[in-house]
Amino acid sequence: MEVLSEAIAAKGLRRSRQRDAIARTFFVMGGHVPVEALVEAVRRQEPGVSVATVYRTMKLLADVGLAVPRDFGDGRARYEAAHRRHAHSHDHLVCTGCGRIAEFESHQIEALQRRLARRHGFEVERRHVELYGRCAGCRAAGKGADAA
Amino acid sequence: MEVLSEAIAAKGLRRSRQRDAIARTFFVMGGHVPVEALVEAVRRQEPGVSVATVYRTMKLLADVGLAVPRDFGDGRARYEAAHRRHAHSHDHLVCTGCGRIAEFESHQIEALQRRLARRHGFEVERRHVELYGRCAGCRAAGKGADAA
DNA sequence: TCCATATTGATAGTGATTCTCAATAACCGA
DNA sequence: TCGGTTATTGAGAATCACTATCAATATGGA
Repeated sequence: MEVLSEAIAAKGLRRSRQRDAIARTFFVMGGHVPVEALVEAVRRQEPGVSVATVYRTMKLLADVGLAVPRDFGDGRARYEAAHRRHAHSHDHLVCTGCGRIAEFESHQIEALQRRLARRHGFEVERRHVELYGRCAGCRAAGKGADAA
Repeated sequence: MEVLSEAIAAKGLRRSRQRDAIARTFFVMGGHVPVEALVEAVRRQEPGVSVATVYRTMKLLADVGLAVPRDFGDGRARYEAAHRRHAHSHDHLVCTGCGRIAEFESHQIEALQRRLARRHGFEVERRHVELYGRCAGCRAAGKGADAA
């Protein structure tokens, strides 16, 4: 939150009740927050907040580096707090049954990818890695390969 | 194209001038074709084809396994012919400067991912891997990290 | 050729996100 | 503390890509 104030000040922007509420709620929620869910949560604190403001604020947090946009292919934007756990990027496992998300990190994979990219002349700036599959629970529940 | 006829027949579906034109055009175009571009190209052959039909046909090709949907995060769907090059999945390098796309494949990376997924109880069904960065050309052109 | 029905095209509808713009509220200085 | 400049907000319209609807049409087998 302090980083946010500083970033806002540094850009000649202003704080606001809404902005604070959105950021605070977002960081408290944790995980991979769909904007829609964030709107709902924020409104429990600040009833009038509009979706536009939430979208705007999350984009701001992303610009400042405090949030990372995630896209799990279901058509709605999610954000994840940037400080969580590792300094480096981590990849995601998305359960196609229950939607549960697990994270993992592998310097080895990253190194391999970087190397292969270089071989094609590319310098990697951003990675987008998700593996979709069934978590243990859903497999145990006997849900077929396509949801029951 | 033969595979397509068979698949269509096997499903009790019918061929049509539009379907043929769309499939043929798609395979001729090659690469990672945005639906929008495909519509344009097809209409040079069959002027009246509607976007709905193109979307429907591409979904059909995907169902049948002849096309693979790709999502490069720019909000429009692309399809890639499934037969191209490798039998297995390949990953993509997307240049943030010129949009050029390179492909690479690494059994080692796939194996590592599968192993890490298992460690979290996941069984991988589908992978979604793109690396965004600058290709050699764009870096040489001195375009800064954010397009000039 | 005829018919049952798969397919199509035009368009309305969706769902998520962004834009517009007048009203409001933050910050800064006096 | 008060004011003024101007960033921010909220409501709803607008976009954008894609899907559903449905009457008209075309396909493939009998």
